[in-house]
Amino acid sequence: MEMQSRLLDSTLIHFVSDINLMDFPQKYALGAKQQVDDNSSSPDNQTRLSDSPWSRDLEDGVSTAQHLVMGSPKYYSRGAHGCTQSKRRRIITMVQRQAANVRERKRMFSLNEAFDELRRKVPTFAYEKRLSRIETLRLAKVYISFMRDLLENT
DNA sequence: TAGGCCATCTGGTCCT
DNA sequence: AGGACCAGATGGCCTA
Repeated sequence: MEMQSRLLDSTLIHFVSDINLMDFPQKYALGAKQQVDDNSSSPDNQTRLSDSPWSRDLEDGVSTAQHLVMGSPKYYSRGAHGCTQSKRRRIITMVQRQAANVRERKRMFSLNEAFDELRRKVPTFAYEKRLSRIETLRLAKVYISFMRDLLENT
């Protein structure tokens, strides 16, 4: 049992090293700086993620929108220039547009939370900065293949 | 300064 | 009708 976990540990280290060389060239292999861990309070990450971006809009954005909608401005869904009407034209108010923006920010926020969760699951090895989203996906893919191979060969 | 990454806005489409 | 999801556009920040 302990033997197995030790084996797994060392294999993982090799795995991460391999990934390091394969997918993340010298850019991340420098190792001089401390890794920006997802759990740590990376200013970059934290400010971005915990800023509750939508609350801002709920507070001032919508109120501005409400202000703007007093004049009954309408958004036409096609061609911002609003001249030609397509059959599926959807008319929305400023308030609705603002609300949609807030929902979209919430959606992207939860997407980023999921990415952060995934970052914590895949092994990283002294990268100097946090994995980008595309790097996270690629690493996760390789990691899953690696683990599957490991299971099949034991 | 160019390129990568990301947040945000926006309109289109699909689904309930 | 309205929300969820998606993709394109845009602008800001950071790094080599």
